[in-house]
Amino acid sequence: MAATSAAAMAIPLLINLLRGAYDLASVTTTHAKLLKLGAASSVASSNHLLVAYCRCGSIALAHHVFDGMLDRNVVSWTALMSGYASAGQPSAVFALLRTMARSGVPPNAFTFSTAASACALLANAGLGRQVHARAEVSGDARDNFVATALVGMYGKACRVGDARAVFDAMPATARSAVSWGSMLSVYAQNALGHDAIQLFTEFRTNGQDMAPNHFMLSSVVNACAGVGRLSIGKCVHGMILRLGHEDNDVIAVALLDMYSKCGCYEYSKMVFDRIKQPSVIPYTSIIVATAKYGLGRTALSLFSEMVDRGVQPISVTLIGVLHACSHSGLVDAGLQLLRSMRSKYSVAPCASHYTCAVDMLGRAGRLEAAFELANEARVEGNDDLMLWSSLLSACRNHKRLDLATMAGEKVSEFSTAMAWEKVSELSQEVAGALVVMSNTYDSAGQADEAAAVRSDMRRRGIRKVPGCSWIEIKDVAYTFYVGEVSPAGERAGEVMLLLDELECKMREKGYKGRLGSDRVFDGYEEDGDERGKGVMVGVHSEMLALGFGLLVIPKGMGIIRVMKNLRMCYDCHEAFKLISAIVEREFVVRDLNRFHHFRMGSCSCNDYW
DNA sequence: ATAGGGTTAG
Repeated sequence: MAATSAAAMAIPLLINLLRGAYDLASVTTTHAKLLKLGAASSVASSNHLLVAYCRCGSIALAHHVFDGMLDRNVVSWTALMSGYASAGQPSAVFALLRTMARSGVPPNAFTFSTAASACALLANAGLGRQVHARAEVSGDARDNFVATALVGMYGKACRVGDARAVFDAMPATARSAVSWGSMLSVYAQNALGHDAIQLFTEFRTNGQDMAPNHFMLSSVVNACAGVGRLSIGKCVHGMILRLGHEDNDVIAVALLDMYSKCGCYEYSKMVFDRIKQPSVIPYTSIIVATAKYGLGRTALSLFSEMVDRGVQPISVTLIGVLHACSHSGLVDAGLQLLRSMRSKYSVAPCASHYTCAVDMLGRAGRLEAAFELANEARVEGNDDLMLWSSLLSACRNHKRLDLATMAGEKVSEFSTAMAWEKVSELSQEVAGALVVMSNTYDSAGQADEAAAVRSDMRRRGIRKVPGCSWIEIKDVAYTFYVGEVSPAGERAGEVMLLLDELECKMREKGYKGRLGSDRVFDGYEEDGDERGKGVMVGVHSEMLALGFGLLVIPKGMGIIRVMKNLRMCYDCHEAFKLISAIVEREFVVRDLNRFHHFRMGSCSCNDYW
């Protein structure tokens, strides 16, 4: 009798121990004690055990407990599913869902949100839709957790519209900070930075005075980075400081990345230097930043500092270092790294590393070596395309029609099997390569061949996304397309006059390029005629954005920052250098993959890009 | 007792 009552008193204590257990040893010890007391088999204790095993990452033992249960309720099923989802085995979740349905235990909101997040892990919108439909039927879709999980699920499956529809269907009062954050990250992760920033503004006005949490803040910073909105980014940085989130490492990395993508390497470095024990991710991020600024030596010293501190590099880190070597002409250091990365850092070189190295040799004009390496790489599938198209660009820049033709043929093999009806990263890569091919023929004096490539592109409906450039003025982004001055509004006329005037002064300084009209088909921007009668025919978007910036940003306001969605064009690069000397101002251009800082007639890239 | 967000790449 006495023993039994002692046991009855011990059980709640043991359950409490399970609740706080994060290591396997204490869970198994407690499990043994419960068994001795004969108290391990009730649904409640079994569920506690199951959850505790999952928490310690021991999904096998959790499943063992589950198998031994005579009775299982919805908690047992859901807890095990959740265990599998966090163990990165989403498929097991669906197997359990099916057996659960057969066993007659109805799912609840917990089950649906777990199932939705498993679909998110798989990025499978088809399965996700089924889960969504069943939750609608049961009424659980109205649950805030379920709706939030569905938003995230559609987002991970790239169904941004569906995600927004779920978000919009939630009653405004039901939206938690997590719901807002989830929607925000859907935009940020799907490269819709402008929408993310817009939603953040909405949150601040309609969010019922909820304070943004660190998840939300890192997503907004990420969005600012993506679209280069420095002033908003700085403003969010201010909020981060006020709310005391500056020591959060994820936030720090987001800020670091934002400053680096907005043309402020020094700020990036300051944020990095405040991180106490930088892991591989901050190191990788700062190394990638140095690469964009052509600071190859700095990249190498950061890399060795990292290794000396015992931080193990990962694949992306090495891509960053190679990229830095490439942009700084540190060819031998880069090649050495490529050759030794497997043995020294246990990272096997993949297609991206080879592409970087081929690009590096190509830039340096070592085209034969680049070809050899490309052939040696033997990478497969679509990664191959990047390799050859980067080589093709290098051949064009070094005016090697013979080698360009060989690389061009490799690229063409892809273009035949391509689905052109939808714009993808891949189709853009091929389209870009064909444009380069056409121009290579042109500059080699083979106008007919060049025209053939272009008419072939037209016939097959292959087109590049239009190039555009934007500039942020007082928190508003103004986007320009080739030949269209209209975003400048009532100052359009002044922009045109200013550019004319600058062109005259540039001619006096020996500028041979073309600002507009009969410029060559450079492929980076389409002809302006189909976007309405461009008032400045052929003038590139970066030039229009610069002209507008020169007019509206007074000289004392410092650097003019222009963003472009594609690579900066060679003629514009020359022109920007001259203009920086003529007007005695500094410009930073953020291109598709790096920065150019123009000052006193020259560029930070030293024309090596 | 079971559930929902965030960072590095070309």
